[in-house]
Amino acid sequence: MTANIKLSDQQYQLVQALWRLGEGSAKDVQQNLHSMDLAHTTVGTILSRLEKKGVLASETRGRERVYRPLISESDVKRSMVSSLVSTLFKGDSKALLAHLVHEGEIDGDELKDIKQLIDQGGK
Amino acid sequence: MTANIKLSDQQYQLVQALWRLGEGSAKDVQQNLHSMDLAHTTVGTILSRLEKKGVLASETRGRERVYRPLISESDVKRSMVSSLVSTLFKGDSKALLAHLVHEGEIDGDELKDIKQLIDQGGK
DNA sequence: GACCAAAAACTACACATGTAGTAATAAATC
DNA sequence: GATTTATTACTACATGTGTAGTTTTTGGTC
Repeated sequence: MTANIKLSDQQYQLVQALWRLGEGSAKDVQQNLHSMDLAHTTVGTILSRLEKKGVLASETRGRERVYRPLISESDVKRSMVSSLVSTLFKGDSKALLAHLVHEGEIDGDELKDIKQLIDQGGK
Repeated sequence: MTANIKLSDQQYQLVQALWRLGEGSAKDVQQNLHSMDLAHTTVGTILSRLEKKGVLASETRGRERVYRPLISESDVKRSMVSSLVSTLFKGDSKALLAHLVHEGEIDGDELKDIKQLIDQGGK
């Protein structure tokens, strides 16, 4: 199974840009950040740290270094959600679901929709 | 609304002990930690940092300092879940639910159970 | 009141992260 | 080939966290 990856908010944004792009240089990533304004050097720093952590790989191409994610977005999501569930809900996903419902984040109709999707074997 | 609280795993464990206890000294907290083995001085350090952060309050009683949580467990859960949802799912809770379903964490029957609870207006 | 033991306060240090400036490098252009 | 410029690599510094030792305080005991 995939190791337990945990990314900070910022880190996630950057890697997400790479998921969108497939691959890209620091410049590419920086320009692909919607609501975040970081110096390009900052982006470079974060990228190289993520590489050291094994989240990204890179390759020098011309005068730029092109980064590419080594893990998929769904792996990271799975890993981060599961880690939260384990901390907050003793590992019980249903408890998280119940929480969403109690907090009014999800209502009955929405649940029905989702349930329908499952029943239909819909992906 | 409650500020955006985010606790690390360890921090959460310690505060959780205080939620269980209502209030308690570093010693109490340390003894109330199930699967964690920290020096009592470490527990003290974390507790006093959490106080500085506004998560706990304390009061000197006799020769000990008694801590008490300033925020409720459900506030922290709400805040941390919502922050994860916002990072991973663009703020869309249903997307988290869908994720749980896709990952096989939740199956149709469980969804039905939950839905029933809602329909019954059950809390 | 002197001494002992328990607890907290203070200090310490390593590592991760947020953030970015400065130095080095290498490609493009004249 | 010298100069400009884009891009990265290196360095830096503040803050948060994990972790705990050392020092100080203070309540209990003889």
